[in-house]
Amino acid sequence: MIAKVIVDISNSQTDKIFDYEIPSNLDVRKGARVIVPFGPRRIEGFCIDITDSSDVESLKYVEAVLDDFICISQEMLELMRYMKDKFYIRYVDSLRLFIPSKLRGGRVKELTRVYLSLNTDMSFDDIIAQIPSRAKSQLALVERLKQGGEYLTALSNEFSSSAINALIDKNIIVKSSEEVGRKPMASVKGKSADVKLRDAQERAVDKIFSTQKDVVLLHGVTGSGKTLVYINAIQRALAQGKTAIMLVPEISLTPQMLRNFRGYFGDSVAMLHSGLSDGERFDEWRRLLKGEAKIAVGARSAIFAPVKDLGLIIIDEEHDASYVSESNPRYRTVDVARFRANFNNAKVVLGSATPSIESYLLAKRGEYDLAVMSERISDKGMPDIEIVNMSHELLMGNNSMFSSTLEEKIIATVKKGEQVMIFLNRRGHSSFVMCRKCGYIAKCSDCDVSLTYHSVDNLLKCHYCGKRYKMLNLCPDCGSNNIRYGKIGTQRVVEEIKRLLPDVNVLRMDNETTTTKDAYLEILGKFAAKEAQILVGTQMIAKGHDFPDVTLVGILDADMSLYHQDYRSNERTFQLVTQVAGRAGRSDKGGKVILQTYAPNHYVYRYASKYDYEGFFQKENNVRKTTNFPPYTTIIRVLMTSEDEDKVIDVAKSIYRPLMEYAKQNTQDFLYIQAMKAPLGRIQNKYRYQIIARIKRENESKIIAKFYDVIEKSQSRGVTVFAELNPQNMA
DNA sequence: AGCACGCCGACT
DNA sequence: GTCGGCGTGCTC
Repeated sequence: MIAKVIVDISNSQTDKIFDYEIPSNLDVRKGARVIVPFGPRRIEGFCIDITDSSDVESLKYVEAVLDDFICISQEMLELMRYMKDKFYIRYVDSLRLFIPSKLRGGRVKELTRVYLSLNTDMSFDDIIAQIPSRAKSQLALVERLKQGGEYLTALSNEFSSSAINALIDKNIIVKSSEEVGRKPMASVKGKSADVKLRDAQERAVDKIFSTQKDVVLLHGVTGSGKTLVYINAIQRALAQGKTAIMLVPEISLTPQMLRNFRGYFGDSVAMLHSGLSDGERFDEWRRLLKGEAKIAVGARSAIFAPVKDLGLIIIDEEHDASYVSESNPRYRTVDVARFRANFNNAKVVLGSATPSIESYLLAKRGEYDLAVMSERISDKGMPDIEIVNMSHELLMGNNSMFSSTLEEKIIATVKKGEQVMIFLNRRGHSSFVMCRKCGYIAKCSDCDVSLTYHSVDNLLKCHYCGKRYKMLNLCPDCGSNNIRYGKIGTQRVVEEIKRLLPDVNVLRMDNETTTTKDAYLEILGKFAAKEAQILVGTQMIAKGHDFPDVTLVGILDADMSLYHQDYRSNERTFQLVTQVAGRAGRSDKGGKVILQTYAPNHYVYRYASKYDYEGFFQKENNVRKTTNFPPYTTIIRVLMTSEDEDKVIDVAKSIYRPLMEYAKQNTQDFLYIQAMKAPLGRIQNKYRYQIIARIKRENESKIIAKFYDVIEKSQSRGVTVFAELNPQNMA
């Protein structure tokens, strides 16, 4: 028999199927990991199929089978092929996503727990007789085990190893080992309240199980009780003998959230989060594979959980950017989820208070089913959002980063003993250029996106088409010379607050203060414990838990994301404002949100301040349609990087030329194609060039295939090339 | 990814 | 004359 093997080397040249003869003494099965001779060395590989013939003449033999279980199921083998076609991912890279890293690079030793019990072949009197009279400790141990066997770990606290070993040597105590899973946070016990659903929640769950579509978009406003819907739906799936996967953005995998799930589902939950050690991750994976755990909870990669009989996949906060993998194997979680759902005849639930434009459009078009929960569980409405026009503040002579309203409110809130969150929007590295008097923002005449100021050459540049403009000295609209292009950091905000309220404790949270996950939790913990009254942070603080004492939220510089050079800026800003606003007034004290902007009339703020998602969607959807941006078109970006600038340019040319030729022959499909230096032209000593195309959707798969084909052919040493669709970040 | 094969500069 | 530089190519 012949084994079809994918070798565990991630390289486009080796990513093909190699044939090996299976020796008669080896039980090689489909989906097993194997050791095969490869050139002059031996390496690990995955047997993805077994056939009885091969086109290759002199075959080598499979040398060994690695594990005593099948680690890649038929479903995952098919998913691997799907991912190759859909995302142009190498076979190995998919397979690596499917298994815990601990498996690779050798056999895994599983954690075993040693169990000690008395030898039942001996009578208790015989045992006593064998114990020397002065061995008090051995006697006590024997008496103890008479009540029943115990784990070595428990006994070793009370008894010395010499006593234990002496009895084992005399064959009085027998040792057995049992394989255990290290259960992360096993000690936490959550509440297991009865799940009582309100009507809207009940309807949502019913829709999930009655829909004919494979995806249900659950649009539930903040506080409408989506979590309870998820839990109830999972319970129903389990009751049908199925399993479930629940995905959350990495940042919301907090201990509280995990505890919550453990409370409802106990040991049938396997947690897959980034805080796990390799060993723990492997154990959780193994529990899912064996069917000991039936629910996988985790961030993006948990979509590959090795569960069988999948009944339900929940993607919470579906609009979150973390569901699109931005590096190495690039894949879209929803696509993988739908593949798995279709394979298992399961359902996908996409939950969000602010769905992405793309998802909501699909729901409107009937591709997804839609479930809506528009009421909050508590009777309190959403906190009031007050928009403050910062241009007015400037006219009034207020030059600080806080409007007078916000300043007053901060002081008053602190006085009342309540808490404040100050949200600072700082995304990306570059800064836009605006007039502080009238709010004018410099935009590209061709692309309708804001321009970025480059101090090196004192120019304004468009990151979509590369067009350059002279730096502005006067505002073209109102003639003011009050042009601003700076950016402020959390540090400066904290200083400003210290000046205002010298005695108040302020916590700060941004990329610099949270280099580790622990630091992130520590800061939130301190704030929850009221060790500080004010928390200043970037988008990190937008998500997360309830702080019941927060009654004021200030949003500084909301515009920074609104005018970021990205077609998704409006959508992101709307999501952000809604999310941040949700931090205020979680208790009956109510809450207030102050949103500072230089563009108070922008539709994003108009709709966001009224919590009008539907209105925002209609407007934004129209904008996308008329300006030909996704989801009405697809943006393809090819990024090429190298330490050698001449080499990148050569590669860029060799890719751009045939694509340009192709675009000329298919002008009806192309809205745009251009090669240019990347916005961040050099990072970590590597030069970056890019090709950007905007194409119509009708023939996109054909065009995308063409792109990948050209890229594949122009592989060159020392230059990395990759393509992205609708990139989240254009830098 | 490795590791071999293969064609040009400074050394026992 | 050769030891070794790493450029290209193959691995069932």
